[in-house]
Amino acid sequence: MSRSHPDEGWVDWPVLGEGWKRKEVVRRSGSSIGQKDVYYMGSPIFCVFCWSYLEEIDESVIMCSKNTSIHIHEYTNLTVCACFCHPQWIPCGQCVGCHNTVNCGQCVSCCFLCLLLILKRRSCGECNACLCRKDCGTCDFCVDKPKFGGSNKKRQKCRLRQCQRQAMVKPHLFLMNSLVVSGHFDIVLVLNTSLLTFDRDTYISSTNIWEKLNSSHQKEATRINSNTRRGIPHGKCCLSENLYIMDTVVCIYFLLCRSLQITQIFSLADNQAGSGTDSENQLMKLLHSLRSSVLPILWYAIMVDGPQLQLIQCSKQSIMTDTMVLIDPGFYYKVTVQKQPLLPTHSLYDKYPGRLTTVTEVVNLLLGLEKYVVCQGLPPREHLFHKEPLILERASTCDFLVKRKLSMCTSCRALRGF
DNA sequence: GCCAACGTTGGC
DNA sequence: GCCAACGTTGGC
Repeated sequence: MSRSHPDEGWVDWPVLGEGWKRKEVVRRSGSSIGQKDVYYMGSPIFCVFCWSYLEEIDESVIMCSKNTSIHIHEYTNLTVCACFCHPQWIPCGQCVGCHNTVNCGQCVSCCFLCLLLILKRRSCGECNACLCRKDCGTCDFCVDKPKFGGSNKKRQKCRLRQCQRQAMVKPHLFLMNSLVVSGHFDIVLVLNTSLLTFDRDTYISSTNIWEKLNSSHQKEATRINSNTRRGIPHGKCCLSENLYIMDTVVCIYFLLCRSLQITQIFSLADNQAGSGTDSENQLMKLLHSLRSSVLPILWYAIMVDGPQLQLIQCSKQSIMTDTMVLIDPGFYYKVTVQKQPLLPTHSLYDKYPGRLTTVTEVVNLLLGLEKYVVCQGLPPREHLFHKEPLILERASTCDFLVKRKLSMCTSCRALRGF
């Protein structure tokens, strides 16, 4: 990760809260050289994902990677950010969504809050115990109650009325540190890098999650629990351990769609079935099919203005993280890398149909994409002691995507003199 | 690690 | 303001 001088270029950014500052930095190294990063600096923020304070991270600078910027927006304002709907997932701090102060109850951030409530709740509201309204008057908790002549020391719910499915399990907080994703599975919980899978009909509770954990999972959950017990921040958890925050948001969508029958999160107001042309409706059908299908891991379909169907790789860990597939209403598609379209002559296009009309065709293309890596381009020139950002140079006919065993396309290679 | 005890808080 | 009971913690 490149850094500029820590004291330079900061501007006040009150949208994140009083005292917050923001600056933009162009990357000067790595394969994504020339890309712009946004950094924020401000007061400690409590992060519900990590159940700890984000502070003193990276020399007091909280990097606005796709991950932490979501933290910032979620838990300083607890409001909806339309940037969640943006294919790049990077809050700009300027758009309508970033300035919104009202929860819509439908977007990803709202649904995440809803999910937290679901995971935290102590009663399912459906079992016999939850439906029972009368205290037994004989259990130890009832006997403790003043109305039964007790001393009110225990202060607990009648044992017969305690939820059978959501009964208290010690490691509550670890749920906050677990992240819900969906990929090849119906429902997946991620505890750090370990996956726990559930059928879509499984009632998710702290009990059955706990039962699925192996001993090391349980140990880790207990450790997190222990660290958070008195609100002690556990260091750089956000950046070093929970690498799946970004993925979480996507997965919550799946989980909520399946459990709460929320069918749309992204704003599709201008593209509702019936309001557009037939071709737009067909594209919408493909979108719905893709969303109800199993896509290669953490590829996700969204609809944006145009109308245009976009497939994005949501995992920052993926080498395809800057790659998008764009499908127009005629089902013709193009692939872009770091917003640059592949040349129409790219060999990738020879291997797949010119139009992507079915889920199978889309999935095949995505699987095919994962066999490529991004061309490294030309090596940066020496810019030591030079303040201007380095811009990655490529051949004008750069392939952008090359086979994994190559690091550079033939055009860039030729330009380099190999 | 378990649990009695109790401070706290949301709902009425 | 009252009450039910949640969530935390100190003691064992």
